[in-house]
Amino acid sequence: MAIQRTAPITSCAACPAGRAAGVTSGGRCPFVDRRRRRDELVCLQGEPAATVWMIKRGTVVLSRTAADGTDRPHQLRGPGSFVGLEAVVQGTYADTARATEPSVLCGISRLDLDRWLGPAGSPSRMVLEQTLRATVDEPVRPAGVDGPAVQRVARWLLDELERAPRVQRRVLAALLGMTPETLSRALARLGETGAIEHGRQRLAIVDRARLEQMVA
Amino acid sequence: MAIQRTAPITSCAACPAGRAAGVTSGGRCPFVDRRRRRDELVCLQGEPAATVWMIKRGTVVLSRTAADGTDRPHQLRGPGSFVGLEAVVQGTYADTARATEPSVLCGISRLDLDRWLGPAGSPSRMVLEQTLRATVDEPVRPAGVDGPAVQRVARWLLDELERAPRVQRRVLAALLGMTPETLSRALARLGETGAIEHGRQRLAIVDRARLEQMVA
DNA sequence: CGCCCTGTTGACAAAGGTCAACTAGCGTGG
DNA sequence: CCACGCTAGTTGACCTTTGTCAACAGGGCG
Repeated sequence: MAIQRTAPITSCAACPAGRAAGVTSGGRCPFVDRRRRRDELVCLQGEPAATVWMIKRGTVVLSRTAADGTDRPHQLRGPGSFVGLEAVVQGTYADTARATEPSVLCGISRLDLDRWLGPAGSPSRMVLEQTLRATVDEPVRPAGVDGPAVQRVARWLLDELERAPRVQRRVLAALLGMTPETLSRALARLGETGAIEHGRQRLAIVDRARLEQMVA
Repeated sequence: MAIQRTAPITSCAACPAGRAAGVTSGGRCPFVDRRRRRDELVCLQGEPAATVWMIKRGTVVLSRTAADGTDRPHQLRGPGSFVGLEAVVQGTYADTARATEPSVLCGISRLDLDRWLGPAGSPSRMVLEQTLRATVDEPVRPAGVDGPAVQRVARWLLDELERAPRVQRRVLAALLGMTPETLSRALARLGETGAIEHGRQRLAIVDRARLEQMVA
């Protein structure tokens, strides 16, 4: 499952969008490739939602500005996920999205997507729209707050590190719903046990079994 | 927006599902009404996902069993939302769902839904399925942990109380990502300021303006 | 070479979790 | 109909965890 989520989509024939567009039987996919460098912007919260993307390769971090004006990362998206899909039900982007590593996204204009999705009142579109509406209305849920910081960090490392091996500490801390200081301390403890290696730049699992003990 | 979410769906002509099924032009909706009493089960995590529901009236609380075996409520769903939609992409229910008040749900069997949604490879279905897959994979995010307990409670009361006026304290506490004790203390403080009235049974906003001050 | 940014470490304070005792409300059974 | 006992909720005392503030350090870049 975790592997599935990480696996890049390398061809249109292997891409859900490509297949739905019928590229395997001579169709043409309405999505076009766009590349993003590390930390490059994909879309900006509040801007008119002109384009919707599907991630083919890489990872994108979604963030939303909180009440105090700060921008809080709250979710990571990988290959197969859409970015900006809320365009189907509302006019502006709900989140700011940024690539965490060199990424390939397939973009489609809102209007083209609208056309491509088929008639507005169809059952599958209705279900999609209701689902999107529900998630857009739902307040942002910062992070999985469950158990002490060390465990949360360990779990994230096990589940998600390969998706985003080079996230900034401040971003990771926000994703985990803690401060950079607390994250730093948690990493230090995990390092002491020999489960991971971490320099300022590096962050790697060296003893997966030991790390798994920490989450139990 | 908050009002929208609370408004019950009183007729098939006003129901997204009914409209998609074309009841306004003589069509027949494949969903059928089912009632649930307060606290009655809708579906059980891990069971084969035989039926999918759309909420027409009332509120449903979703919960998932945590690593330690306890069952943790994590989300509230209201009219227009689906329950058990993960059936489209996986065989078992991801969450346990329970009505928090007398509710009306429209149910459809998984197979009928599959048929009703139209051809499996269509664009809108693909987008729906990818969206569902992403949310199913995503770990549960307990609650909006943002600011001190009193503020979180105040915000919830303002935004959601009308959706679920009679939730149990333990459930509400879990939704807010805190213990029942902390919730109780927060309610006590809000009561002292005169913003709300709360007995063991009752929970009501008496001074909305004052409550809004508390979240700022 | 030095500056700047990001991350790390330390000391302290405060919020919230935990454990325990207590109470209100409700259903049950005599 | 009343007493009893159960469960959910409340309140208090204490303690752990995490956030906050501040000082410091490594690495990259001008």
